[in-house]
Amino acid sequence: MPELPEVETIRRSLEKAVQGEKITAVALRRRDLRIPFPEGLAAALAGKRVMTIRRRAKYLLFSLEGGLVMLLHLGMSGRLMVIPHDAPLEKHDHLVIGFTSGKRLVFRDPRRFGLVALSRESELEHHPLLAELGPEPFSRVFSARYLAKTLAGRGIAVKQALMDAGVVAGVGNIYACEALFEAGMDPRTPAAKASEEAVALVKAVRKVLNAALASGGSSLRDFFHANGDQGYFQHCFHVYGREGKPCRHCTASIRRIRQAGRSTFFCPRCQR
DNA sequence: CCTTGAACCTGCGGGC
DNA sequence: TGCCCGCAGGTTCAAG
Repeated sequence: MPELPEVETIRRSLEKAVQGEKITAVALRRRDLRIPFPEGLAAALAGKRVMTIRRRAKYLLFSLEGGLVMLLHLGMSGRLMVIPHDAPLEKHDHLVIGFTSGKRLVFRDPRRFGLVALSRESELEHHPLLAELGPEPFSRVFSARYLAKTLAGRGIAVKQALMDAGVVAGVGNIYACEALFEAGMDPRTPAAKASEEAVALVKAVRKVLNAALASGGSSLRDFFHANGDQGYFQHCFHVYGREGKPCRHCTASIRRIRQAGRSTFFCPRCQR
């Protein structure tokens, strides 16, 4: 899955493609994702117009006519594509939403870690999937003061803290690694210690996310823009996926370690 | 409370 | 060519 920059890029693309479109047909081709599609999803969507498409953390929020919101998460391998009505579907195209214009929005997710949920607009902020999320990284709430307070007294590594959606929303494995490189901080640093560098961490998180947004969401193997084109070009990562390669800054060999079951990449010389 | 690890899935690339 | 292994963008839940 995409992290925040990729989801935001998809959101912008979808906004152009389907905002204001009216839904005519909904096909659930397979509903047993890890979290199954909600009962009555097709009926809830049919006939409604898509009013706005927002993002919270890595969730896309489709506001529909009548005060209903569809929450969609892409999981690890999810993709959204807008295709013509006669374009062929593939094996893992689980949800297909047809519009009066003839466009179809397709949710494809081989690993089925993605999910769709429904909420009343009025209850959205209390929806269980959203209620416990931390602040958006570009919001004023995500301040150095907030981060210092949140990290203080915690024993986990700073890398895991940055990936904790309750600490800050939208930062996943790639951008946690990249932000720590940007901040010059060893990913194994205890969160409590890292809280002393909260100013630098906030700046670093925002900088790497901004850079990825500017390049149109980055560059994962199966990330596509919503129009179905292969929408990425090689976003220049400093450490992620570069084990054994020279650090772009100091030429030391990039290391890979495992933290909480996830790969962490870092420069042993630049990050202390 | 906090932290860790397993679980949920499929597909792909590398090594043999 | 084919098989087996490890690995992949995330989140949740149980257990320590």
